[in-house]
Amino acid sequence: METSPHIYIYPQQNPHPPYFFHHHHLSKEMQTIPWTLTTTSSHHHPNQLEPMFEKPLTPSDVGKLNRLVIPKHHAETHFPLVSSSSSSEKGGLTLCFEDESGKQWRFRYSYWNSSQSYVLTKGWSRYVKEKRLDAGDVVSFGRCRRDRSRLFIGWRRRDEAAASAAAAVVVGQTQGRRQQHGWGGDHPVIIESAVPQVYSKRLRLFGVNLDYYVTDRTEPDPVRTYQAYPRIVSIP
Amino acid sequence: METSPHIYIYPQQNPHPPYFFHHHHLSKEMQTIPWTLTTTSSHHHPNQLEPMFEKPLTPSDVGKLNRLVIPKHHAETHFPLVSSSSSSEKGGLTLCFEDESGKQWRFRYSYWNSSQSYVLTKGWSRYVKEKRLDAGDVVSFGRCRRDRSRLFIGWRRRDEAAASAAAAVVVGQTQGRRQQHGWGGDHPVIIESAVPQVYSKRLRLFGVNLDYYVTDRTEPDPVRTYQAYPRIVSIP
DNA sequence: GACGTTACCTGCGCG
DNA sequence: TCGCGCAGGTAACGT
Repeated sequence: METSPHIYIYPQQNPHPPYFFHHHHLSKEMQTIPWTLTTTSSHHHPNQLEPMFEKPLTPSDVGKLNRLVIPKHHAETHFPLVSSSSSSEKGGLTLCFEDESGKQWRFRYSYWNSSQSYVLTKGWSRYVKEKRLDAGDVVSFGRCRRDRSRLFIGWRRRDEAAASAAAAVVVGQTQGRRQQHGWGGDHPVIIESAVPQVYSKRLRLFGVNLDYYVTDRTEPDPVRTYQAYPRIVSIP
Repeated sequence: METSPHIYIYPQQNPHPPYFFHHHHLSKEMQTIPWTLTTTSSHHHPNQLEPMFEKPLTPSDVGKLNRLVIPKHHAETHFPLVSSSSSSEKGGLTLCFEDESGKQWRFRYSYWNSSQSYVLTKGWSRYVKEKRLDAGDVVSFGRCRRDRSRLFIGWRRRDEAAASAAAAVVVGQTQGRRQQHGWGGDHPVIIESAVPQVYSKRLRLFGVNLDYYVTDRTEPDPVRTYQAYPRIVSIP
């Protein structure tokens, strides 16, 4: 019986954000706990991070407009703006996020009637500048499951988006499973038949060197799965 | 003993605003009284104008922003905004100024928390338009010493600013005083050894023709001093 | 809509 | 060098 671990790649139309798992972009505290991106698992680590959404930045998002447009459905799902009973209240509020270093970022969040869009304004340009974000780079948002008032923001470089599109990497055992190839199916694609250890820090994938973190998932069974969140280290 | 009047030029780092003394921009009533720019004299004509400050206009001050930024230290010195007991009150109020024709100008005056600056807003653009003010032109503010609720606003053209920098001209008598030359000392610089009469309307200074007004000052003694507020008439 | 008014926001220069 | 002031913006809304 085959017991060596294999790596499966699940093709995803909307891959989960890998951002939060880049060790360079995670606070030390957050790096020490088991993370998961899944929102369907019924077994959560109390400090699990719940990813909310990510957005590839447009030129405007990183330009002189000093604002980030938040896609409406994400905004309304994750950052509801209560229209205050006070008429002077315009519904704008300040959201506070933690970044990979634990630094707090306060952004003004409001709805622009003129453009029918939700935006982060005040504070946003400082974030863009500090992280050296450029068009095509991706920002991700998440929150702590236990204390849902704790919000997180992360980012990754444009070039890393390719790795992101590679989707979740599932490390499991192949016993009895038929190996799948190709990107269209429901089943994982085995892209490498042997991985030295589950918590390997580096992976060569599609000719690209990746750093990644793996996190324990208790489902689905019978395949013990992990998710890896790759980050491009170098392109040979 | 030499008794003919001499003109002294006091070099000044911050020359007093000459604006209010341009007959073209002063009301007839104001032209008939002796003006002085000094705020230290103990003998004031009851209708004396106390100059407050002047500001060279920026492109923004005369542009589409429809506001004049008042330099903070001037604003806080001359136009204190009482922070109302009501928290919703932002301290905005309406200031009313008289111009050179006696016309009343009402400007909204308020503090912008966001930019930490004091501004004249509503009404300002009308003033800019009527006076045809452009970037570099200078506006001046003053108040009546006797009735300090009377505020005045004046202006002069950009090109007239050079004469302003010539500083105060002091007309006196040289008896017994050693003549000083150069700009660095505490003593006045005699720039012309004879002036036909104290109330001369024109002065040629540094190759520049100036119109000027002189005002009676009772101090300091023993030199009877005057202050002249020159305005460039032509540059040969 | 166009425009004016108010109320925000930020880069940058300067002391 | 770093905080502050302000020049130069934008957003929202009333008219």
